[in-house]
Amino acid sequence: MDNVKDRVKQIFTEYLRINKHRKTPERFAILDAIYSIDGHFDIETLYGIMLKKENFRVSRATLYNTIVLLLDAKLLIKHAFGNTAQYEKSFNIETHHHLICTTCGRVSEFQDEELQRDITNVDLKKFQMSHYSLYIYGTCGRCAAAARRKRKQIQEKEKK
Amino acid sequence: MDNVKDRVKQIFTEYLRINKHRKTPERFAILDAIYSIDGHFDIETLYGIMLKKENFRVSRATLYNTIVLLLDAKLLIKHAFGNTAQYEKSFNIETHHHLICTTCGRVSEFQDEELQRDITNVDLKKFQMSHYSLYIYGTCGRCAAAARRKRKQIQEKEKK
DNA sequence: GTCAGTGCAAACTTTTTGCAACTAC
DNA sequence: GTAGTTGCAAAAAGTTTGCACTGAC
Repeated sequence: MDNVKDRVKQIFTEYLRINKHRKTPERFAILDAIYSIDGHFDIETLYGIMLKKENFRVSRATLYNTIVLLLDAKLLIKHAFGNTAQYEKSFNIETHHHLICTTCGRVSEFQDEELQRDITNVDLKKFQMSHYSLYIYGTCGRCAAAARRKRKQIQEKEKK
Repeated sequence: MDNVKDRVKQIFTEYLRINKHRKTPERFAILDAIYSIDGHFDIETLYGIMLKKENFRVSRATLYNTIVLLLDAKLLIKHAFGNTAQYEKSFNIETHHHLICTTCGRVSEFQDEELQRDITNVDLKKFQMSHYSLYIYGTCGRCAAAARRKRKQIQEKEKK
């Protein structure tokens, strides 16, 4: 499925042409790196991946610069859970929703086509939707189980 | 409708009691300030409001500390659009959804009970939802109109 | 009286910016 | 050749932390 990488490269090239930006090797290396990552990543992670996997050294400043372009080109989505901005490739990716555990902080994803349809079909009057993010906060199964165990322990202690 | 402020004060008092935290004047002043703000705010704005409106001087550190408690007590919701964390009172507030214009950055809100029902009824297996945030990105009516005007101008220039 | 909580300043983290060097065009 | 880009380092912005002092209990 590497034609995804080819497709996004095409789209980005076109975007750069139209907006009169230069086609620098840094930009394409960053795009390529991003499209080899599954799921979310922050700048620091991307920086590390570029170094290791792509064997391409770019400065953080260039990462930030390029990310602005990719966001604008709709090839990247920016999330904002936690303190650091999280990014995620967006081309050819199924829209998914996020579950964020407020206890352990873990973020997982789920898909629900019906929900997706409900959201994209909402009447927003003059507002033109380009994309959306749904974050559901709560307690994940693991943390709920841990909390139950803890409660049980306390109860048993009180019995003694 | 100032019984909202009284109610949240009660809830917070109870929360502090159960969790063995002290009932300091700072904490209640912050709670009061937050519940006089409509819509979103960040720490800096809250800091300013405390100074002016409530005439109560607290350090930023205390704001951050107290906000953790209020989040835990479910009296406050944390949002994350833009760079800075945004907060919003949550008690007795209708769940609403957010429209974020990617051109001008303005954030507006809308309600849709059916959509709200659709989201809260999704089957999340073992995950227990406490609340959710829906952010819809796109172009607001104003910016779309501005873009149309601009496009028209360019076209007319090309005719000459 | 004790210790949680506060204010302050320093530290830390993430992101932005200014500037000299570089290179795509 | 030149203007857009890059890398670096410094600065800015937002948040956290350490510590001495204060005040809720």
